[in-house]
Amino acid sequence: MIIKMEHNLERLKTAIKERGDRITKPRLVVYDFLVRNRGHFSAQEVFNGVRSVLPEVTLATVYNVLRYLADIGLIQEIPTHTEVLYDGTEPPHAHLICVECGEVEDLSGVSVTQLLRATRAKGWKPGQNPVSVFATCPECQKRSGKPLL
Amino acid sequence: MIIKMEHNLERLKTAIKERGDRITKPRLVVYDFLVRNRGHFSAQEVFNGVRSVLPEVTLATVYNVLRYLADIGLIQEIPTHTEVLYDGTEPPHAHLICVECGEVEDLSGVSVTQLLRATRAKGWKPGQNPVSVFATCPECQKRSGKPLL
DNA sequence: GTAAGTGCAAATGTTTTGCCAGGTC
DNA sequence: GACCTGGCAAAACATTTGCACTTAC
Repeated sequence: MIIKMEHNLERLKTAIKERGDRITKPRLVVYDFLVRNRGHFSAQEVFNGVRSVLPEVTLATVYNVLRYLADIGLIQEIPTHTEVLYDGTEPPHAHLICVECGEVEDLSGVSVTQLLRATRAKGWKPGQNPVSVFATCPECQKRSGKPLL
Repeated sequence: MIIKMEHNLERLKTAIKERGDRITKPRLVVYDFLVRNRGHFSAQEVFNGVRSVLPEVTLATVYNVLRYLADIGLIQEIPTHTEVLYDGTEPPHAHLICVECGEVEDLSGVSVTQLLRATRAKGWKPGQNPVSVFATCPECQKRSGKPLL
């Protein structure tokens, strides 16, 4: 299987080389998946999406690669109540996370710079899209308190 | 062991009765622990703190009670990368969460109303302290990339 | 060639669930 | 007395780890 080389992947390759690490298929494929399918995915979902391209990859490797990509700042980790989601989109924005069903939506158009400034003022170093708002989504409100299943 | 009845507990009792639920020792003790020790605790920490007061309580019950208290809106759940923390403090504020060590700090003095307004405008219903900023804390920056242990 | 990184399976740790007994109303 | 909850043990689930093998450099 030939992996398409696009500018996104070049960005990843550059970052990997800068650190003196190795360019591997799982790293390329996982990153490509996240950048191409703009959205928020669990490790399992990334695994499913990536298996069609690279069948021998394992879930553990996907976890390793996701953490690696987050460490070097190319993707964003979004903890929810039940699992951690991963986001490969670029511009800084807040995430809306449903506390009941775990649905994640982007909250663009609201400035988070004030929060980030205060964060930095306290000596903390924010990641890429570090702001999350935990709330109940419209669908779950309709179900008004009834459990998911 | 006699449980001290303070105004905080009255608030909980009222909320429980309003829903037609039952006032039980675990509910009182867990809530009291969170309100008295202002801070962010894991279920395990709440369990440890509560066992001295109510030794027969189990971890599973603590989990059930914590979820119950979060459901009725008296405490706030804070998902981190490794576990969910619980916060019983009152005024609305953002949480600073370290993506490396999991440390949680309050970020007061920054308005989150803009974010909350946008959240509500999209039809989402925010909880008590729903805003989290994921960043690296000063201590972990000092360790500069070295893993925790 | 050499060490980083993968693949695999098994372990870990948090959170949930089922079921019976006990406590609340 | 009825039934909601707690207690207990076991399950379920996401995530991590150890080790041998592969592969990028």
